[in-house]
Amino acid sequence: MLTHTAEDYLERIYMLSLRLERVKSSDIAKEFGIRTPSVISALKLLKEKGFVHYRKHGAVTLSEKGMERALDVYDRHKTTYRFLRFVLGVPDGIASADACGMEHSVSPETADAMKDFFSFIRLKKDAGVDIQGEFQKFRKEKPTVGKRARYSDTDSGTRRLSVVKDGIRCVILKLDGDREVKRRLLDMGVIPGETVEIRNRGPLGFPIEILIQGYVLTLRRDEAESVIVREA
Amino acid sequence: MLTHTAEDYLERIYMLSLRLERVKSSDIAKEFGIRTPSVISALKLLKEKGFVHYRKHGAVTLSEKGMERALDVYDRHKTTYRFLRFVLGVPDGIASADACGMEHSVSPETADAMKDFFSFIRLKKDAGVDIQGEFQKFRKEKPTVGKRARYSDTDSGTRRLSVVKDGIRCVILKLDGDREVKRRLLDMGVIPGETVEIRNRGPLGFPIEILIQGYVLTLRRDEAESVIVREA
DNA sequence: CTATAAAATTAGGCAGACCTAAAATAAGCC
DNA sequence: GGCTTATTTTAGGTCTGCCTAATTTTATAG
Repeated sequence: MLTHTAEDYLERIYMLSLRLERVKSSDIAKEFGIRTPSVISALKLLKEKGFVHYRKHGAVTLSEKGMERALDVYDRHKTTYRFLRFVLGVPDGIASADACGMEHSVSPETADAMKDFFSFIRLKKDAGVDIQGEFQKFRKEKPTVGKRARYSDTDSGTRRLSVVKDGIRCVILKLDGDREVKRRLLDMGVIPGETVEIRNRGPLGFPIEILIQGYVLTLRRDEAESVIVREA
Repeated sequence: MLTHTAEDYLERIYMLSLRLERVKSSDIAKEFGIRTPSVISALKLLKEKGFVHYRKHGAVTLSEKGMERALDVYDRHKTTYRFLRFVLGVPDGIASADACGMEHSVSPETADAMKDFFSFIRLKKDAGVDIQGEFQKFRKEKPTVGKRARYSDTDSGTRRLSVVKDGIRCVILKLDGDREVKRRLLDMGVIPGETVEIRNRGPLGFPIEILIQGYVLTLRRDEAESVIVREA
């Protein structure tokens, strides 16, 4: 319904209104580092859509609808920023910049999960387990991470991951099968060129637990069947 | 240098190339749910800029430069997706959609931090501490979170946070002072309407540790000075 | 090998988000 | 109050990213 840019305008108007008596178009322009005419035309659109009140040469204010939206975006910004900064330990400036972009894509579900993660961490801390602190310490001590292998094509011993035995390291050659399954696999990082290894499996042989890029995933039989691999 | 959309095209071309012999413009269109002419013009631009190889009625392939960028975006996508899905426990479809938007804003620093967080969690798990599992359990047991108070203006007993005593709950009324300081405070969620409480402080009185929206932050003296509050 | 169907491309249009240059309005000063 | 200066707005332009409709090219069937 609203573009990212429009959301940004609302958010900024809100933030400016917290520290300025009257928010003028030029304030917004300064804030974004763009020219006033650009702001004016953006404001016209926002006014047409009922998100702001604005008269020629007057101050900009958010309508009820605009305020609601601004608070919503701002909440996601804040949550994302805090998460990056205090959970992941990303430096201030970078966290801020990343949050500016990410806020528009963060769903309420994700934002809630982040908030809950704070509470969780806090609870643990009160119980004497400092997850944040331990993570930061961990990062300091283990600064390097391996790089991903590149795709390479040979066809000796190709088979489906569903028939590979546990503990055998394989290179993923190709994905196959249902579109939706492929999307999931690709999302999880099950992609050609990566190395996988079956780590464990359910009592009936499936689901299998695979180790990929240092991370453990669980695959159902149909998913494992659409992964074509070769022994590494 | 490249727009988000252009990055999306490169990423999609890469993903399609993993499962399709020849990637045609119509495949891309189908993937994005847009019309072929739109794809054609996007491809022309990408070709001009040297990111793809493409001839009329032919297949699309990524150039070296294009492949590099595609892998880069894809890596951020994957990392973000995994993080949302497996650390925060966001449902599959939502995690996927969020990651699609967030990938363009995630800096290398943030991506690295997320990757390290995986390793960290895995290390802890091997040591018998299942952070993920505990977090999910925590979420199930504690489903509700309080809402944020709205801004309200009265001027009885307003003062700066820097002079407030420990353990007194205050409502933030306004921010004041240096632009950069304000930005940081706003980013952290120190905004009008929120309730704060000083929890602890350094040996010299500063920095102070405040509790805000269930989260603990540390503020330096200058930061505390630009926060104007009223006792709640 | 031609007729027809399907797919890809060109042409042209529209909205968003920015710009510069020029005109209109508001503010400050004697 | 009138004049200069600063600010704001209008006018008009560009580029991206999508669209539809028309055209061209390729594929398919008889």
